[in-house]
Amino acid sequence: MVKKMLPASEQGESVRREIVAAANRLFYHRGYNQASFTDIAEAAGIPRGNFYYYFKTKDDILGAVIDARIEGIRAMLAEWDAAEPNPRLRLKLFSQMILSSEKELLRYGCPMGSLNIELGKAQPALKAKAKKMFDLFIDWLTRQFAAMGYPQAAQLAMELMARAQGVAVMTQVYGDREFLQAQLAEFDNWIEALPS
Amino acid sequence: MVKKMLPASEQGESVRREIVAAANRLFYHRGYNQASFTDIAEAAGIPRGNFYYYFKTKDDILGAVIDARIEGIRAMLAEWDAAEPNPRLRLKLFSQMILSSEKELLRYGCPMGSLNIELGKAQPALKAKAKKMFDLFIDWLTRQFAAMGYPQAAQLAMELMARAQGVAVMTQVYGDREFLQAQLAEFDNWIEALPS
DNA sequence: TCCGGTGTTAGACAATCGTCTTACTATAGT
DNA sequence: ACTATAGTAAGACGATTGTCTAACACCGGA
Repeated sequence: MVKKMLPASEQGESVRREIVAAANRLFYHRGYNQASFTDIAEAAGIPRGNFYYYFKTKDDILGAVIDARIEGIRAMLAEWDAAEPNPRLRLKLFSQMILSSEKELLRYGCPMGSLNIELGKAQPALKAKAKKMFDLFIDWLTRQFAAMGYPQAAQLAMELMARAQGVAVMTQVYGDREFLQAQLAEFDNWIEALPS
Repeated sequence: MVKKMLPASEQGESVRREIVAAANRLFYHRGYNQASFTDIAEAAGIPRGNFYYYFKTKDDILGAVIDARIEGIRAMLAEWDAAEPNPRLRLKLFSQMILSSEKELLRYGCPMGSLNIELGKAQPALKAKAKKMFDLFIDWLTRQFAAMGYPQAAQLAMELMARAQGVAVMTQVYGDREFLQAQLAEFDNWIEALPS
């Protein structure tokens, strides 16, 4: 038997993170309601019975997954802010991010959009949490447009996100990577042509 | 006891139509996988056991639902074609249709888009059927743009549908009817400003 | 009037769902 | 070495899932 190296609390945290990571993948790939406790346990490599120690309900797991996603988005946006001071070029980082997740986008759609649509149908409490992922992007985009001097920055942000979501939907529906690439290229052109 | 007025075959067809109608509503409002046989039976007002006589599996019901939706779309597009010869004004009928379903759009998103996203995640066979709803619109939009003399009509149709889907997603995510109305107004302006 | 097919109905069926209890092991602090 | 605690593991629980069977009612045609 190999001794466990971590202190008890850290060990528990690492298992917890594995559960969240596995659930995150499965909620994205199958949808929240179609990913079962058993699926997550198998993917995380822990027995089903061990779940209840970390999460009381499936909703709690989703809460933790959304928190993790929010933290990831926050970190990514902060990284963009740190790496690029020019708001116009920051918007290009946004479109590059979409392109870099092309493969998963084709199969599973946008992880934020698809989750919100699913939860919005009949689970309003959970959807309210999921919406916060969008808020982060909308706020960030608004800040970039505001920095470029646009008075209607918030509206522009909504329009841009709508465009991205629409491209994501059509990309998944038609499994068309060329459409995705063409739309993102056009999007980059639009950014460069933005006045001011 | 009141005698049944319909010949046997017609009576069966009417029950079948009720099942499909109830399933159609529920698949839209709750999602395909979250709408159970029991739910549909209750909504249709028939006992659960009666299902098997009309449909062998749940997938069969979805197939019938999609067929019904396709038929509805086909009829609507034919109606538009008959009512309005000008392709530019036909596109306005498209945007009016979206606006007229505002209330359901806010709660449940686009019935085509949300279904395709759900099925695309892990039910490829069913998604292939659901995609055909999109094909109808894409083909129709392509014909309108072609009639207006655009050489890239198919590409324009995809872009327009992407825009509509994006607006639908953001409208549901933020429950924002004003955003929907503003986007559709802007869309109408865009149609009028289209060259040629 | 009986018959055969069309349609109805209740409920059984195994499988799976999310939840929860219980007993167990390992470890850290004293 | 003993104990409290953190974490592991197996499996029971009732509810619900989609599927299916078998007995039933009805009705038009012979």
